[in-house]
Amino acid sequence: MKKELLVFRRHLSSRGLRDTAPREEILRCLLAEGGHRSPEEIYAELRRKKTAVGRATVFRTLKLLEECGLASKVVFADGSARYERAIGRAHHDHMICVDCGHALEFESPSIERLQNREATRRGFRVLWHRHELFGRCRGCASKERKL
Amino acid sequence: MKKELLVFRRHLSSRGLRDTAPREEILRCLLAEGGHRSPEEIYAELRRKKTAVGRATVFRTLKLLEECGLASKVVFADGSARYERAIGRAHHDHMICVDCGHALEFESPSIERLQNREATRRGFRVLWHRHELFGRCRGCASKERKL
DNA sequence: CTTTCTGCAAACTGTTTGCAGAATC
DNA sequence: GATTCTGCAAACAGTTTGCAGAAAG
Repeated sequence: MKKELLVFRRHLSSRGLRDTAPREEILRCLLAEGGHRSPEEIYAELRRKKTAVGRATVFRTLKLLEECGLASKVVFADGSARYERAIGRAHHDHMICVDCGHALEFESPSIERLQNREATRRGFRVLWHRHELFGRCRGCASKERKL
Repeated sequence: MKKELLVFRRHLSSRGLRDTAPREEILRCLLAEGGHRSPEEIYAELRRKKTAVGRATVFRTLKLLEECGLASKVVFADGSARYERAIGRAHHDHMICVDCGHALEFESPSIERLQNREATRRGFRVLWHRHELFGRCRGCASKERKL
């Protein structure tokens, strides 16, 4: 939290951008609970508190945070965008529950090795990737079974 | 092509839906060249020909085709939706070129095995998945190198 | 002839942009 | 004080919906 704030401030001042309250609020909101939240959720959450910011500022700030590597954007299968904190974290992919919407994270070096082999075979140079499993998490699967 | 038309007609009549010229045009357009096209591209393509259809009809028909398993929707990382023909094809994933936008297909049983193992370990039941690599295809990568 | 379909335009959602006033440096 | 930022509202792209007239069965 402290570290992220410093990174953010450094990024801003190094480009002649300004360190403002709305920007820091949005960063704080993204870091809290570490979930995957949509711009609209962040907007609503800040609106509920006294810290009301505009929707546009949320979008503009998320873009900024993405640029300096503090946040990363994840587009789910339905096309909805989510952001998650990104600093100091290894690359990971997601298992998304179609019932509760929760996203589990997973990471597999062997899968990445295989995927890169497939790419090389086709002369394709991978810049980044996304691997998402859709289904039911443990909790929702057992609820389902009881119906 | 013949086969798909029959599947489509059977699907329509079995549900009391009607077999119409716009619907068949859209199916024909999707099957041609087998690419990954957006609703807007299909709309524009049919509009250029004498077979002008409305945008809404394109969306409605693509949904129909998805329901009967003739088409499948692929949402790319930028959130744009594409449709591809789906009948008689094994599951596959995509490598998407960030320069030319072309999507190569790949398929890897070993990756799927590993991914299912990761899911099982977490009590997650996979319904479907999406695995996309973003980067440069052979052609665009070599152009890049010359700059 | 009844029911479903079509095309249009209007509505809607998520995101971006233009601008006058507010805040930072 | 000059420049950047904010919030709002308007603009925008992609998609959905309501409706009167057209077409299918």
